[in-house]
Amino acid sequence: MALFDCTLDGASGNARALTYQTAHGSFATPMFMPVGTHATVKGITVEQLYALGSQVVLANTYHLAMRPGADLIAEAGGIHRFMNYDGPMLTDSGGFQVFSLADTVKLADDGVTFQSIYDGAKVHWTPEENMAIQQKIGADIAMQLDQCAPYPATREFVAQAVDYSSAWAKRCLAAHERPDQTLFGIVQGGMHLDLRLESVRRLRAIEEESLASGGRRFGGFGIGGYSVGESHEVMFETLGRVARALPQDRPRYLMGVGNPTTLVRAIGEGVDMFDCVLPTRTARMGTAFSSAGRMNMRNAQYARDFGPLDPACSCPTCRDHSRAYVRHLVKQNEMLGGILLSIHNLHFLLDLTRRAREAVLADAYDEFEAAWMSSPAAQDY
RNA sequence: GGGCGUGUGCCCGAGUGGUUAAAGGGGACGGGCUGUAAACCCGUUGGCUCUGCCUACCUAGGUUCGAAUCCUAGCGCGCCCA
Repeated sequence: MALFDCTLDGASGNARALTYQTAHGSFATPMFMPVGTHATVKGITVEQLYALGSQVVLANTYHLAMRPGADLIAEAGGIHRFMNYDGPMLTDSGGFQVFSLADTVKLADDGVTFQSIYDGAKVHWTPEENMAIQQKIGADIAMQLDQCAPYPATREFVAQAVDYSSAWAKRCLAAHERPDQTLFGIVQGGMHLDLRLESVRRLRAIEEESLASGGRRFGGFGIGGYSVGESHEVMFETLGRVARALPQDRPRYLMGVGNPTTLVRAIGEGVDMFDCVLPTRTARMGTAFSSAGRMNMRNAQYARDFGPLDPACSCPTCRDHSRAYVRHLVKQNEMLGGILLSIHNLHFLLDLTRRAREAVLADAYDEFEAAWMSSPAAQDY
């Protein structure tokens, strides 16, 4: 396979199974990507990531650009060498952080100006500068700079976010040159189907124009601006139409979703990739995912429960440790509690998407989704 | 034996006449977490027949309209003297 080739291994209804080639190996979808904002999946070593079958790790441009700085990472030999991780990586552009962290964001056609949360310094990013930073960091997949509209937001605000995101998509694509890295465009448009479809149309037009002038194409497409506070039902009113409006021959990445039920349903709508802090963050805060639903391991009911977190789970935590022990660690604020739960929760989502892929390859995704939806866990997420 | 100090809710600890069922921690119990400023944040934590009442700041008694707060005695603890 050539670099960034994407093959369709199977389909079942709208659900797909892809294989995608990067400079650090291929990955197979549907797939969940653990989030490693600061060049680390909190509490998890790279050896553990390999053992879990994690395929792509996410890092964050905003945070890494502030600390330790893109130049330092480039000096270290790139993000992979820096963190001694050999698999595919993706950097989010930091667009989400710019709009969620700063209270003084100034938007202009040439980019965004915001205050760094690290030292209060005023930072100005043009799309080109953002691309330069991501190319220095050197993940296998870069994301375009975009504007993620909050929810609820006025239609005018969302429409403007589409305008900026589209304009920046064009400039990011033109500025992106690194041959061993690909760039994903990002769809915005909030909960408005027409704005969403317009956003998709513009991305495709930008790509056509780029190709016509000898430029590059997008390696895949992010679907941003969902799971920002809307109900699941509101999200699914438009998600499927949006996903299927995107090119069939490349990955569709629903950004920020890691809720098991949402993930299962989104795969059924044609989404291929996901990332979310939910499994690792909730793990550090004491929550375990399980086939029976969420478990708050702080709860007294687990104090003398010497069985595994999830009897149906094959992860190292469930193999070696009891609910009572994990609860003890969590209650004592021992760091191992968050680590063991992170391993378990990551395994839960990685395993869920692996089984989803098997179901797609067997052309039995409907059955898989129906089975999940009727399971005791489904309503709990 | 004497002197000085001290005794607060599960624990530590603030409060030295009224706005105190009693600050603040901790613990316990529960909830939240969705492109990670998060090993974090938010509740509850005397009882009841619950828009009010009862019980409560070592014990007993007293002063006062009113006491966790002042007085007396006792008990416990700490330090010092003999």
